[in-house]
Amino acid sequence: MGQITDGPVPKYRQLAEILRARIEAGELAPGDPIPSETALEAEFDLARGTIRKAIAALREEGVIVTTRGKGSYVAGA
Amino acid sequence: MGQITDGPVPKYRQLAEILRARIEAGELAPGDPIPSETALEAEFDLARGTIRKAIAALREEGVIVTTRGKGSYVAGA
DNA sequence: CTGTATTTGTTCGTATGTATT
DNA sequence: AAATACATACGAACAAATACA
Repeated sequence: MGQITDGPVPKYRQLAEILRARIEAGELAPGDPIPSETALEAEFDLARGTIRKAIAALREEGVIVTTRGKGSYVAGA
Repeated sequence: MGQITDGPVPKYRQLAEILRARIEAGELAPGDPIPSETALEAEFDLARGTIRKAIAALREEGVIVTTRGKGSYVAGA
């Protein structure tokens, strides 16, 4: 489940890959909300900064869009 | 400009001198905020730890005051 | 309309590991 | 061996935008 492991691959990269996989698998469709930072903290037992780094990476790739006070959403809606 | 160079003088000392110079020149007046650690990272292309070491030196000299969650400010406001 | 709660944004504090000098 | 420097990661406080009762 929360398959983030210690090792050579940074946790924030692992999380970014997991989220991307969920999107590419269609689990999260365009326009759908990404779980909040707090929810992801709980699900993966990671610090908020680590969560935010993963989300920032996906945002820079154009995979998601983030709005302050609202949340992040799968791009392409 | 105030460029950090590789050499015998540690980068954190070079940065501390640059910041002190800005303050003594009046570029940064008492009460003014010092650029954030993130901003200084970008400006000088240094790791955060190096930035913090420079700031810590100025703080110990009483040149600046730092508050968590807010930032560092030129002392003497 | 008025607060309160949620959510993202930004900042500093601390610790660990690795590599280089 | 020791100091320097980078990257990663967790924690905490402060701030602002949005949502909601």
